[in-house]
Amino acid sequence: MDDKVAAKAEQAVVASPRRAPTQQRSRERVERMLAAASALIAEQGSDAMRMGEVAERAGVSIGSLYQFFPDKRAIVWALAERYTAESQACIAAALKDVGDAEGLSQAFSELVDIYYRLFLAEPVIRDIWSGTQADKALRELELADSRANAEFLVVVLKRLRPGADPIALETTAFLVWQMGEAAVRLAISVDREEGDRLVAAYKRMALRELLAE
Amino acid sequence: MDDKVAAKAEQAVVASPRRAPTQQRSRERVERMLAAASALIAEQGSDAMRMGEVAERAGVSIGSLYQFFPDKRAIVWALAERYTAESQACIAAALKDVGDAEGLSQAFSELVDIYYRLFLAEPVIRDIWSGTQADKALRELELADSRANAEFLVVVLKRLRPGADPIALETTAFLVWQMGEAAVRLAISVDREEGDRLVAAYKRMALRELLAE
DNA sequence: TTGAAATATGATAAATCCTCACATTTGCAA
DNA sequence: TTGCAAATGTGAGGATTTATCATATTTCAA
Repeated sequence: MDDKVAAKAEQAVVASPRRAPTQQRSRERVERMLAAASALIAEQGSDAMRMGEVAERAGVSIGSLYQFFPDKRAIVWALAERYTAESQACIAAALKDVGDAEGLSQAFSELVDIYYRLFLAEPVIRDIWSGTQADKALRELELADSRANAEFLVVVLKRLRPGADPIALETTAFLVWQMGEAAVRLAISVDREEGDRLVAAYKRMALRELLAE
Repeated sequence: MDDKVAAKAEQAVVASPRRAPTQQRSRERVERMLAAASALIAEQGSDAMRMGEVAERAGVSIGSLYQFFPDKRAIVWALAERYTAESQACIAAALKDVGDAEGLSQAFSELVDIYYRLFLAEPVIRDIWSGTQADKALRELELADSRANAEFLVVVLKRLRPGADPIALETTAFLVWQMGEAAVRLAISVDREEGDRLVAAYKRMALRELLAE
């Protein structure tokens, strides 16, 4: 009984594959599993996604699913990880050559728009990052991702404001980034018109903070 | 099969008690159920909370639990609703007599501190609002709460900036409020020192937006 | 007192996650 | 080619948990 509580409290944060697929055959099957999961999440949400359905749609047995994913959350996590990897590359590219305030405004505004549109268009992304707070592993992934993205911003800020306190810049960048995620999540949960206004207001607010001081 | 999907998609947003407790006896029992649930959430989180445990700890049968709560989420929702009612009163009081920019700075800063400390100290509140995004009913409750709180801010803002566009003020207040929730949630999920910095940065950022323009 | 409404109970139906013992396939060294 | 160990595949069933429902008991007003 105590063991049970302890085990739940522990809750392995990173659900690594029970076994890495080494053969071509299994790599393809794992892809099918992820594709099936993605489709089901798009249709019904990750909460309603059933392991049996994933297996069936992927054309594998339920046992095979658990061969490569230790539990249900691990599947969602695997999808989430792919998205973060993609988006980080995109963000790094967008901020790479920013040299002045004008450039930052431009790049930042575009990034926010991209993020907003992505959330509007992709039910899977929306669903995955909705459950974020409830799942420890996802929360950690998101925090790490957010820190990494903030770091790109810090690089730019240090260039634009060489005299500023580095810790203050870190804090600002991290906060601005997280608020961007919050703003976009909020924006997609209200009607489109209000959502647009909220995103625009966030941009103003964030840029004022990034450029001022 | 289609019915099943449709039913899940519907997902009653507000889980009202299956039956309102009218007699003294049952009102007391419902209180005990909520108290038990609260204790269990504090100990293990609402996800690990088991209906059987709630019933046992409240000294009632599982059937009685379902007499007054249609499902598990309804219990969490009931607790959440109490907290929002309390906090709204608190916020209204704090903003009631704000007459100038200085007063707003003061009151706003205090409110944020209170909110931050509340989240640091109360595991139940933390847990409930963590799962917010995953549960439709909770998300709606939070949105409604946030709008109501933003409204108090709007009243103050209209007083301070009579010429401003009302819709812009609404948008600003709503956004600022939601970002405050996001900032506090972020702050409690990192170490205390960084959390304090983040909250302070949020205050600066929010006040700049509320007062400027 | 009495009957209807409210409340209480807990065995059990139903849904779902995940395991495990065993079967099959693959790749490679002899 | 052959043999074998490692990788992979399978699905019935164990385990857990939510929620229901037929039935029993209590309350209260007429």
